[in-house]
Amino acid sequence: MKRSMLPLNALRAFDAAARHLSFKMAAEDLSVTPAAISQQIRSLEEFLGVELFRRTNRSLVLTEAAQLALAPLKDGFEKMEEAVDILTASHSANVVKVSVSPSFASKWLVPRLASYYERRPDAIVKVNATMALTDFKAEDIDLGIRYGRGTYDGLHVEPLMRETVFPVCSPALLEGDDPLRTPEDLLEKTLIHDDSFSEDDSAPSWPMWLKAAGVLVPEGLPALHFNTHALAVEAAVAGRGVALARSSIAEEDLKAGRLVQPFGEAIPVDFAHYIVCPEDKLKAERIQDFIDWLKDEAGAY
Amino acid sequence: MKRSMLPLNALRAFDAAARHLSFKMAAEDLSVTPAAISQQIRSLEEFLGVELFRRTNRSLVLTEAAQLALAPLKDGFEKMEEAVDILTASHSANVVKVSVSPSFASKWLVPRLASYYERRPDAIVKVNATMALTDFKAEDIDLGIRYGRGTYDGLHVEPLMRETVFPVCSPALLEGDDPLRTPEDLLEKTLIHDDSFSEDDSAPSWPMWLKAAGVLVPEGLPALHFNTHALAVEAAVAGRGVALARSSIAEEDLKAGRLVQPFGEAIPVDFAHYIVCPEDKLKAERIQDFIDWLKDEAGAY
DNA sequence: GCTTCGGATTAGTTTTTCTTATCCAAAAAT
DNA sequence: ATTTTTGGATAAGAAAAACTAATCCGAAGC
Repeated sequence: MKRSMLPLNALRAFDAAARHLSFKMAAEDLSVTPAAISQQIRSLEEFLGVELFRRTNRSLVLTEAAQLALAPLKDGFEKMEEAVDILTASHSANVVKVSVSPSFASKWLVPRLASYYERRPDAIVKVNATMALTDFKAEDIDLGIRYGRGTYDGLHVEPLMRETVFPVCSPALLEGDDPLRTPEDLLEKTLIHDDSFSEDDSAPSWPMWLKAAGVLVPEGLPALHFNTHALAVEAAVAGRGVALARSSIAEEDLKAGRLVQPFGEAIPVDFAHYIVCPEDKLKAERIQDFIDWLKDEAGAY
Repeated sequence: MKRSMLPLNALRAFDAAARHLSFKMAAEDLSVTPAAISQQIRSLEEFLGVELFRRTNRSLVLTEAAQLALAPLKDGFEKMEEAVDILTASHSANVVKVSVSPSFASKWLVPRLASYYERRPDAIVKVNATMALTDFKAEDIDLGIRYGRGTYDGLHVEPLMRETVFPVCSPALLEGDDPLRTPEDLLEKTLIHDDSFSEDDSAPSWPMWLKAAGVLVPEGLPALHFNTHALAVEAAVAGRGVALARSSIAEEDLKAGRLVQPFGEAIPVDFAHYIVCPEDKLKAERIQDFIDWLKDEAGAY
């Protein structure tokens, strides 16, 4: 069959299924669902007019034809990997692809990148700003910086920095007829919530902070909700209410006087920033160097 | 790069473009538009972070990295072709994939296939019923049977059978207050048109037939239109009017008495049935044998 | 006998790939 | 020197492919 007609994606599914003798494991390998593999194999069998697997309920057996085809197919994929590795080899020595949350990207990482480029002028840092965790098997990402509890299975994890969370607001809220002076005064203000981790009870939040401060909270307080931390902090800068801010996100606004910390109560939180990457990425000097720089920056912070 | 992340379709575009040093020719090779190739290459360059071609207005030059990657990539595709050929080898010896119009499929070819299976019990004939011509570069089709003028560039073409077209109608239209007896009587009936070839003035049609019969046609005759020949003939069986039928399509209804030929005028037409296939398909014994059988059936017809 | 597991399938969603239309600049033709 | 032709670039929208979610099934495991 001419290469223009080769069903390449289905052949990749077949290759994975044949290697694992399992659609479930092939799916994990290729970062798709078992249904996707099943459908690809079925479609390939129909297209080629040949059975590739015999299904015995929960397991698979390769047919004879499939067994014969496996060796050249594997060789084919290996040659393609080699070709792509050749293409990228001259380039990737200087590229670091890092995944961080949008808030952390704009408020902490990107403002500091100039310092990394001074340290390594030929470097290229590609920042992937996303709120999703990285699936390193499916995404072309070198490392991630994640705010959480640090429980990332199967990956190299090291703490980058811990930080506190505390109320911040516009200086305007400290004045006027209803000034914000004590934690109890918060009940008269609009609380600005960051819902990034609303599904995780151990994530820092207003209810948690208020409880730690010993403030009894009645029902139905005025509230604003945002899906990123930076947006919540922006709303505070705009005088919309009081946000519970992380220092890394709020630092520039605090320094500039756009935000103030009305009272000093910072609560201890379980969450911290972690560097996350596949173990084998650490072998690359450029990754190791970037991590070293991150730690330097976090230490100086 | 691991094989789960290889952009396989883009690599195929790259392979073709590199072989031809032309997006236009690569597009023809892969049966897509040049825009598709251009977009795939651009996307691949961005994804890999490496330039593959230098564009000098109307021509392409491979970059050094691309030149180095070409040999393993070509090997990769060759291995995959080999694998797929192994998969299909044991099967395709008995399979013939034939593309015909839906009308011809249902009225002529499929009713006769039993005779082919008697001749060759292990055969598998896959009938692709479509009104479109076959693009043999893009479609997995062995041969086509097409009604037309036989002008199919770059392909092996041989006539299968010529046939006439003539009016047919339900026997009921020959009776009653307004019996159909002469060509002039057609003007009192509903003409049933097959619009399959309405864009081709040389295709057989009612205007052509009436002109040959010397019947002057006024404006605004009652008419029915269908997009396949078989549907037009079905409407005639239902007594909806008079169709201009091809013998291959109408033969069974005529034999069964569901249709009659009110008058014998059959006009000569430029169109005929042709067998069409790529030259190299003729090397396959199973294709040659199928063609031989088709000719036998058409000769006996 | 009940629970768990992995494959099968359908329907709907998302992503990828493609086509169409238009633009551009240089080569080719006049 | 001017006009025409050509092949690549790009954007918008359409079509096709690939995927996910949900559900079902039957056999293995408990």
